Amino acid sequence: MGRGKIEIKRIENQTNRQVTYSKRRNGIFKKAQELTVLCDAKVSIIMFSSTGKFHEYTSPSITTKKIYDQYQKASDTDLWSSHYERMQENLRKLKEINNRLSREIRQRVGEDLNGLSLDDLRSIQHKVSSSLDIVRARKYHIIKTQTETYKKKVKNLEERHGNLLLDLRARLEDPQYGLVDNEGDYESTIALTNGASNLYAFRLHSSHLDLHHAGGFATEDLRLA
Amino acid sequence: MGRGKIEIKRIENQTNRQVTYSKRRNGIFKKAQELTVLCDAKVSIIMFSSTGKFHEYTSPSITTKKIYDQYQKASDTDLWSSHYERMQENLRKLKEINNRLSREIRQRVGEDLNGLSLDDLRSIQHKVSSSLDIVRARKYHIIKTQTETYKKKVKNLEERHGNLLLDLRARLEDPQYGLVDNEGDYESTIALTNGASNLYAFRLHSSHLDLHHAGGFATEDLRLA
DNA sequence: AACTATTTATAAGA
DNA sequence: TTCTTATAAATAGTT
Repeated sequence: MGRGKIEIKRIENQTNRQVTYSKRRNGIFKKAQELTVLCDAKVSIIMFSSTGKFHEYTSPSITTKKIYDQYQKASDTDLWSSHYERMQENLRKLKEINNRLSREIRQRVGEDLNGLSLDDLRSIQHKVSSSLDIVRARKYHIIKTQTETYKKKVKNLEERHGNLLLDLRARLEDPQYGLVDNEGDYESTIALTNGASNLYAFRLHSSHLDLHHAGGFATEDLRLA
Repeated sequence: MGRGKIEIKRIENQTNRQVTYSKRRNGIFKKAQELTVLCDAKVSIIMFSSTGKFHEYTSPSITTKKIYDQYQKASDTDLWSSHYERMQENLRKLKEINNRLSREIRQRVGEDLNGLSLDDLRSIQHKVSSSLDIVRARKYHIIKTQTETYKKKVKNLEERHGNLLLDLRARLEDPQYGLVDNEGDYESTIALTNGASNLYAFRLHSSHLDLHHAGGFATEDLRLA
């Protein structure tokens, strides 16, 4: 259909080929659209030109995806099987690993020991026992570190409060501050001495806390031995 | 193109529609084939008639799957996502379970304890410790069962051999068997007494084995305590 | 992208 | 479905 008949073979002239592709592509898409309307059909056309350009037609009543789902059912082929394969392999491996891990845990927890021989049990006991040692050691380490940290903190506080107390006494006794001379300031002086007492009390309290903590952790330590 | 012009709208007559579908489908497929050859293009056409019948054309240079792989790249859509979804969900879940199991194992084994608090460590120690108790108990059970079985077996053997020995002595002393009278049978009589000694020796040996086993397991029992 | 001579597709009928 | 054929539609070559 044209000024002359043409042989159906590859058009070597690149430009002509491209033009013909464009014209005929539109022709096909138009016919696909007509078919869709006239015959109530569902059509999906996907094409790539020799230069790789992509064009598609899909009946308005459907999507490319739906067409493809239907295609798979109709042609009984699984287009994504190769895509599935890797996933399925992954899935299989994960399941296997899961099973292995589950079994190990169950044995370590102490479930599912019924089928095991004496040697198996010895091996498991040994493993669990070493794990217990490691966990104990780690706990001990943490406790020791924490105890030392607390001790240092308390010691530091004691020092600071001791210094404050000394400083306060020095101020109370030193006439330079005029505290003893000033009767009107008596109450505040009392307040200050009370404050010092409070601080000292706090120091004692901290000390007590310290003992309490140290005692608590010492008990832990004993339990760890 | 035909005897008369037709309007592009659904053909209501079911037969006509089917006929037109068939004719035009062939027309489109032919044009697709021509386009493929003339323009060196890759074409995939999938269509379903209003009655659900499926037909396709695919350029010989390609497969439907490849077309759709290219299609996905070109149109940036994921046609199989819905197919993957369940699998991916599965995969995700399995991975999560795996991670959880791995973490539990690592903690139970004693690896990966660094980030854990004292309470966490106590909890783990407690768990591992109970597991150890269970494994020990199970081992003890097995050992006890096995020891008792061995004891019974040995006791049974002792009885049987004791009876044999008694039986043999009775035969040697009882003239009913005429063994003492028959000088020609002297050698065989010696052989029999030797046999009895051997049996007795075996009994002793079994007894020794018994002690050996019992001792061995007793050691185990002590270790279990 | 438009034109148009000609080929091709196809509607209607058998 | 397939064949026929008059006619509509598509398009090759040209502008």
